[in-house]
Amino acid sequence: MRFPKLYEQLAPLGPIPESEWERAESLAREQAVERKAHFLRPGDAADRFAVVLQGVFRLVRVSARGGETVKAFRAEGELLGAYAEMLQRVASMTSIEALEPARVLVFRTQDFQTLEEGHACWVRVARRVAERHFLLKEKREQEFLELSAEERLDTFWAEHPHLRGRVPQRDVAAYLGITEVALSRIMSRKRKRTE
Amino acid sequence: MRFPKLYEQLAPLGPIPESEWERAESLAREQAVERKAHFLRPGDAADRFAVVLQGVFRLVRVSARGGETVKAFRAEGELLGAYAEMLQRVASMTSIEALEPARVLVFRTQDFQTLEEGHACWVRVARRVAERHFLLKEKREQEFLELSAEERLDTFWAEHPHLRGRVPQRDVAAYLGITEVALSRIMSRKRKRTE
DNA sequence: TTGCCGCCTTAACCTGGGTTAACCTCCGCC
DNA sequence: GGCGGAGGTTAACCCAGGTTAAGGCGGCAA
Repeated sequence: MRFPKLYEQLAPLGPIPESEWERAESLAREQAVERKAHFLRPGDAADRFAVVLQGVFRLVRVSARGGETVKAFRAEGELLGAYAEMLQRVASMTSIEALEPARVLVFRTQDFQTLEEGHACWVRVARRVAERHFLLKEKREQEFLELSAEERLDTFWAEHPHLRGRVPQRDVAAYLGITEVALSRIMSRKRKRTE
Repeated sequence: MRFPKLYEQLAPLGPIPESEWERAESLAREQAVERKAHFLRPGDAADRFAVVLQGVFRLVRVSARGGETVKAFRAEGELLGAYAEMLQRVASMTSIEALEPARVLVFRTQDFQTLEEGHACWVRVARRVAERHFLLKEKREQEFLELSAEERLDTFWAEHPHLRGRVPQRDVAAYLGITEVALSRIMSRKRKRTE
């Protein structure tokens, strides 16, 4: 087991025989990503994904009208990639940027497809990945529908305590769907209330 | 082919042999749902799903604090079910209610699992379903992050023209994440602007 | 040291949407 | 025919968050 982070991420998704782990590891390539460098930028082919070994990334969707929205943050052990674009086989509309010096374990989607053809366990993994992505998004939809910005902020920190101090506030704000000014205001409101 | 709606929904997800269609149809049960009656209510086991043959449904998430949010509408040919709860094998937190007299084609998830064990084509279908659900939610997330309520309204009608006149305004408002009052205001604003 | 830059905060002002409540209209039912 | 309820509209008022603009502050480079 050369990459515990990989194991940690994929093992809960179903049993994978030892020999398949080895095949997978042989296809992976370790890569360093400097702070502020991109794993993927808009326009790139969405033909690879990765597991984060070290560091934090932000996934930014760049819209046609120039707006930027933060879709997610990804830290150690999590999957990194423009998943929607991969599924649709279109160029990436997502920018994936390291917020810290980072290391990732890269797979080409093409290689993963080979894995799938070789053993059914990878098909199950792919399905579980799809299902988990769905569950995450549904949760987020629910939050937008029924929580205020302040409640979304609380939820965010409750669920991502490991991001404390590692992501700039402006990005948290963009993730919550508000401006950095509004976030600052909310925080000072909270401060006042609890003193 | 007894159920064209079923075919229409599943065929694009991958090739399915004739014999498997027959097995699937033999497991399905047609069911009528009256207007305002429920296909599923919160607390029910999420152990079945359906394809809509006729009518429109609304999927409402009932939260712990009593709030109601509209997650989606489903019309002819679309899949009906508490998908997130099915995946997690928990009781439904979703209420699925017919807005018109309706007919659906019901499957028990357990039976579908049998199909999956019998032929790999159903595994592919299940995966594509997961992926499509994800894409839909990601789209919606994007809309909340970067569009105003008015823009979300325009998008909604552009993408669901077949729901015109079939869903009450208050439900459209709840789907957009605003109140019916705000929706009414937005509409009169638009009216004024274009006259 | 100075000056600049990146990140955050604060304040002033504006706007969109929430809340409440009154009212309208259609429709079905007695 | 009258009544009541469901669904929609409008108005008044309030507040959260957007926008703009002016600092504050720590770090880094010249």
